[in-house]
Amino acid sequence: MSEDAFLAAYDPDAYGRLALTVDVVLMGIRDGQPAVLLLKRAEPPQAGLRALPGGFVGVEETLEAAAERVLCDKAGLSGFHLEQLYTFGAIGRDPRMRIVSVAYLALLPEAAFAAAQSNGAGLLPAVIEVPWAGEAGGPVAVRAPDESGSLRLAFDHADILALAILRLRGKLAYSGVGFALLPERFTLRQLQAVHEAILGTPLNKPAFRRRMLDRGWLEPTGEREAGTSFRPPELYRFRQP
Amino acid sequence: MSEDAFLAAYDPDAYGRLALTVDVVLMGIRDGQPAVLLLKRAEPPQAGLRALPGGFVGVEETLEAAAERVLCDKAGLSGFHLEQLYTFGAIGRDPRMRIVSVAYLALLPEAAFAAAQSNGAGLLPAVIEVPWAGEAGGPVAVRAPDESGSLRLAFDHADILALAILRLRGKLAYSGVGFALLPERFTLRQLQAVHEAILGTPLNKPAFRRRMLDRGWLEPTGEREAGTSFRPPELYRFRQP
DNA sequence: TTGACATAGACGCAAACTGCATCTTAGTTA
DNA sequence: TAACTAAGATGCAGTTTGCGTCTATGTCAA
Repeated sequence: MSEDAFLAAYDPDAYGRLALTVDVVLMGIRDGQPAVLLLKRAEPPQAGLRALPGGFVGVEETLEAAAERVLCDKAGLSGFHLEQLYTFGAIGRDPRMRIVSVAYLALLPEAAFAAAQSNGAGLLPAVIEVPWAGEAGGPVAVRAPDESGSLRLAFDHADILALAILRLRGKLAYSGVGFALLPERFTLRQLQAVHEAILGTPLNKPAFRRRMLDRGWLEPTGEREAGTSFRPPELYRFRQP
Repeated sequence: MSEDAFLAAYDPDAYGRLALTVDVVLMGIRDGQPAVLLLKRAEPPQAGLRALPGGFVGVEETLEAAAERVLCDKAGLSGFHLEQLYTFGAIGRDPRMRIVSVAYLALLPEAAFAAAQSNGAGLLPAVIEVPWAGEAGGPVAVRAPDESGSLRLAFDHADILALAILRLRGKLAYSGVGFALLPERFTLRQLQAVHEAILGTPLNKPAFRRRMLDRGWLEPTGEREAGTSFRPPELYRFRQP
């Protein structure tokens, strides 16, 4: 049957139902490591496990709008970097019903990441530990700050997190995505710390400075960071190229 | 309302309905340019316009399986490179109803690209003309081979095509994706032609040879291409690293 | 049989990029 | 005012890349 013939005769009730949701990875940097905000599941299935905040996609709502709504409802935030990651549609990924989920990645500067924890929706920070180098890929571990054991994630949310790291690492070199994790004005050292956290590897300072300054994305503000007990670093601004 | 409470009380009939489809970009190289296989829409809406082949996602079917099904039903092919591109969910993208579509990219070697045209499902080849350099992005034009005017694409399928080109260009340098457009055994010149077609720019021959050979992906077969009227080039095989 | 021809494939060099050790600068603090 | 600390600059060597050119190896026609 052609797609058109199918659609003309489309009777939703004649078919099993399929639900569409968005899951949002709320990512930030904490203690020099990538971190994510998770909810502790209160009810079965997978009660007690950590899960990404998510929500159903409304019939009159775009995917992006649904992700923004989750960001707003669960974290009390809006206006931050939000990009689509991937769509997960394995059959048994949610035991309750067939749920296809579009994963989004939100990038939060440190202040927003901290603010989201106190906005009352119960978001808890967890550090992402990436056991592989470069863009090799594979499972990632998640643990609560100041605890040793790793947390278990509900459903296929560990896969979503791994993909978020993979995507970030890949885009870091050629896109301005790293700036989304920094406040409006920042020092080169802060920028380097963000890159090191995402890549999971230390970087060479002079080479990093040179690369960033040569790229033309950085606009010196003329101001310097206050409150240091040493030579105060220049503050830069991200200038969309 | 929490996600769980929502789900517990979930009554599909109480909400408007939302359909999930896959659309597949069947891409190949034709005359040194990226090309795609399209269907000519027979019925309204957008009758006469070209559209990507697609289909509804079954309730007991993964997204990947749905894309493979489309590849098989519409092109009579299977076993080729297939990757998820992006999920399109704008409100008015299909005038009939709310349809969210997961776009997939299939890469076909020249022989498979040609075979798909004669498999009876009415797929017509069209050349993709990319008016922007690098990964700038923007709309792309599509025209039938040996015709001058450009074809109009149905729905948001032009956006999907543009994204396919963008994704391919981005992945070409660091992944083995280019080999999916070549037969099992190929010459370095053929490989270079594929890269040039995707990138839309000529490449330097010695530099390209060096890069490819140094990467360790190429295994010499010891055989040489027959039927040339000049020095026969060595045939290589792609060796997954 | 042999020389023209066309493309494969190798070589050499210069420019650009990257990593790295080290040096200088500009603040605070004792 | 001298010690201290991190910012920021400099110089150099190893690597990668672009590119012109040279050699190799097949076919084909005289």
